Amino acid sequence: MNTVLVVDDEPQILRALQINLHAHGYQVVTAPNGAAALLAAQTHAIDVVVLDLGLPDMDGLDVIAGLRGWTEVPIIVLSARHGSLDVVEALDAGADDYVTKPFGLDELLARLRAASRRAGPQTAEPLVSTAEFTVDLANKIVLRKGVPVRMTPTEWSVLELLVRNPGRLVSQQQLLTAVWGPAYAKETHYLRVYMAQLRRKLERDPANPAHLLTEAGMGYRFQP
Amino acid sequence: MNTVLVVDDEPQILRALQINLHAHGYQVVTAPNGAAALLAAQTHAIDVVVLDLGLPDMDGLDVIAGLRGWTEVPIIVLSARHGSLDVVEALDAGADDYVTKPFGLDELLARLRAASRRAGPQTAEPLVSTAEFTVDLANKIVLRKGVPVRMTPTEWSVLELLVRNPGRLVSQQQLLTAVWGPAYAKETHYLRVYMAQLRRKLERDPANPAHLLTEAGMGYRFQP
DNA sequence: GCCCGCTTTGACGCGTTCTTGATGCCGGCC
DNA sequence: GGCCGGCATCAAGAACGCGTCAAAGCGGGC
Repeated sequence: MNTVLVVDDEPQILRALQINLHAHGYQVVTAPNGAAALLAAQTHAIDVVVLDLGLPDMDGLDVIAGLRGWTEVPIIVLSARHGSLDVVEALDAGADDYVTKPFGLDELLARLRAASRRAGPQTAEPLVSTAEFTVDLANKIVLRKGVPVRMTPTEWSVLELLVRNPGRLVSQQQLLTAVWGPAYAKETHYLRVYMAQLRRKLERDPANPAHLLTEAGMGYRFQP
Repeated sequence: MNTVLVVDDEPQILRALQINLHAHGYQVVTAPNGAAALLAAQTHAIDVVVLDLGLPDMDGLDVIAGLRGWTEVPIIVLSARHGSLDVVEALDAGADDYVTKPFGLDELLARLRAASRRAGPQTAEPLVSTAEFTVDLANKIVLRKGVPVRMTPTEWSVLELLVRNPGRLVSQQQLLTAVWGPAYAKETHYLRVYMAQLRRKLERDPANPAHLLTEAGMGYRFQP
């Protein structure tokens, strides 16, 4: 139920943590370097990351940044360095906690519990449904009446942003900057084309949308 | 903007933290013991708690429990005790982080940032109501007796500015410059047209407005 | 090198929204 | 009482935003 990604370059520590964490009820995924960590985070459903900063292939801060680019999974940093600067840098890069070696296993377990307790309740339902279609945010799948609907990358980006803000008005600028970048903030025409596309694929009556609504002059709204 | 409750029984530390945190942009509320801390947490809008475990009147763990009974505000524990057991107990009692003395101010600030970053996105959404209608500022929705009312962009801009200043007089210039731009600061006619429009949409008796009031020669006022 | 799917761009019709002018009302002031 | 400034209301043309269709770039896979 609770999956931990452990990133450390020393095989013994990796093994020790794997055994101990598993003994305490965690599923453990391991990675010996930064690249493997970033890959593992995308291919597994990770609940919390334990990250050693001293990796051979890349700076630990870059690993944090790489994760924070797309996920808010809790990150607990392990480090042999006690300096205040190291702590500050790691936390500001997006880490949630910083533990200096040597540390007691009890303490790490407690910090793991604290981290997953915070993240636990937020378990945002990665599945949004309407009477007509269902969007699986985690797996990037859209079903219409149970039938999968293919989405192009751009279509998906637009749809995702709308669906992640159910009932809320999403301004045109928000959509354009999020999907195409700040330079396209005024290319509202793009939105019309893609909203039409999404409606054709998802709405029962594309000309009279029930869920992908236009707020003239303001933006668009997803109505669950 | 960000209010910190600092709990410590040593006046010097309290003072030092107050000064330093305030210098870094935090509002600081202090409490010298556990009872005062629990009281302060209820009477102030606290965003994060910094709690020394060594209090004269009650066990720090009980303070944590007392807070966790009704709030999920982040708690950062300060302690002179390095023992693993202390860390485990505090975290399992509901603390979010555990820092051992002596600690660098930089580190505390970084942990404060990390804590409020996690809690930050929960932005309570503002919702303004009158007997006649309700304005949902976050979602840009206006309800009149539960029925959504469509607003044009300009109508919404005017309404938003008024509603964000409930009971306060908003001058014509303020409205004009905010909605149409500084060049239109004297086009008071625009205001009359749009106030009439808003009243027609929102007031029970548009000719005798109860909430969107005119202050002749000065501006307009939203009365909740 | 070619094909195919995706993205970008253009053109058009339509409905809505903004702007502007005209008119009448009210209260204060001379 | 008459004048005047500020306000409310109504109406109409202009400007804008939206949806739609279609065709032209663009890039990756084969």
